[in-house]
Amino acid sequence: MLDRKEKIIVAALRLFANNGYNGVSTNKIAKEAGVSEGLIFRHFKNKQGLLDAILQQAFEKAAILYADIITEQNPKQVIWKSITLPFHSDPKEYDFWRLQFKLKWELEISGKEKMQPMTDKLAWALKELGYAEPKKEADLLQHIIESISGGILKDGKESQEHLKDFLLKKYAV
Amino acid sequence: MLDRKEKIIVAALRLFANNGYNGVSTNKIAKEAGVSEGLIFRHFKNKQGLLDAILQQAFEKAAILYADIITEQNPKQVIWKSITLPFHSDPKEYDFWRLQFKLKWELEISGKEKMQPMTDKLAWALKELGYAEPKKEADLLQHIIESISGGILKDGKESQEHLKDFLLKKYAV
DNA sequence: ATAAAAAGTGAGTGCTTACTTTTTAAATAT
DNA sequence: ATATTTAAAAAGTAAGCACTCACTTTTTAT
Repeated sequence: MLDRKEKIIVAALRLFANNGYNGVSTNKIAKEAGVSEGLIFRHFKNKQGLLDAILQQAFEKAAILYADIITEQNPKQVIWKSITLPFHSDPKEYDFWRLQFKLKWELEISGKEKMQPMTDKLAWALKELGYAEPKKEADLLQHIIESISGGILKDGKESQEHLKDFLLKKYAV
Repeated sequence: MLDRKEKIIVAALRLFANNGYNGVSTNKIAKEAGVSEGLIFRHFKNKQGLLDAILQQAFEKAAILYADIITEQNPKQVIWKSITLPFHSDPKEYDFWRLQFKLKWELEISGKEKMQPMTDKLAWALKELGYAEPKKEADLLQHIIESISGGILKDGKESQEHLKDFLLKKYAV
């Protein structure tokens, strides 16, 4: 059994990911967590503090996934892992991803700087593979991956599967 | 001078586009419009009805832009117009576009079906130009354009300009 | 000029919000 | 065993919410 603080985080994540930050009240979070509302404010400074704690966890999970790509030494593997990443992510962690997209637009939280190492690694890989403008190619590919990730969250993996294969062929990886 | 119904729509558009639907109260909208709060509910069934009216206008504006592409007969021009579209859009209409992105994630309003004619036209153009898998290519390009549009709204046209030129070269248009 | 309709106001409605304070229960220390 | 923290719940608060209502002003039609 989770301790109550963690129960609050899990409940809030689920609700925020599905209804957005402004679409969820602390009352609803408490009910979903099976906990009194006041307890939220004992464990977190305020509603925003609760969100911050969730985002902290999310960034840590993301960092683990990205690390696998950033440490990869084979350039083809870097491309392959980047393209297939959104398709391999565990549905249990969808809430984390969905929350990223939601907040990016609702509260203009981007987390873009956290992506810089990925962009750099992609550019490196594309340069190794002989692309003439690796930085622009990396930028473009990242746009594609981001948009595909959004598509997966909205309409499911299957809706984007054909693009995965298409991309892998296009980049010959 | 705008009539007051239009003033409400303009104010609500600005606020919704910047703070999201749930982030804006009818009280704030009334104040921004310089109008009594009650008037909102005389002209619109409820807050959601006000949003619907705004979205209606947005779809009409979008339809005009798309029509130019859909009626284009030169396949290269179709590609060129599609890629440059987000760069040519009037900053005065940014609120409309920003609102689309915001609502897509906040309220899961997609407007995807409205894009089908564009996708079809793109696929046609790419087929004409000899691409082996025009439908997938069209899908991919649309993903790119959508992601670039988002980038423009978040970080400005300049942040994406290099990708525009890069894409135009890539597709040789 | 007059009646009817439409547009507009602003105070009030009950309900929900984020957050606080008070009370009770459980764990730990002496 | 009992005092003392600590954790949680329960109850409370003031502000904010979407929306209504009784009423006044302006516009339109005759």
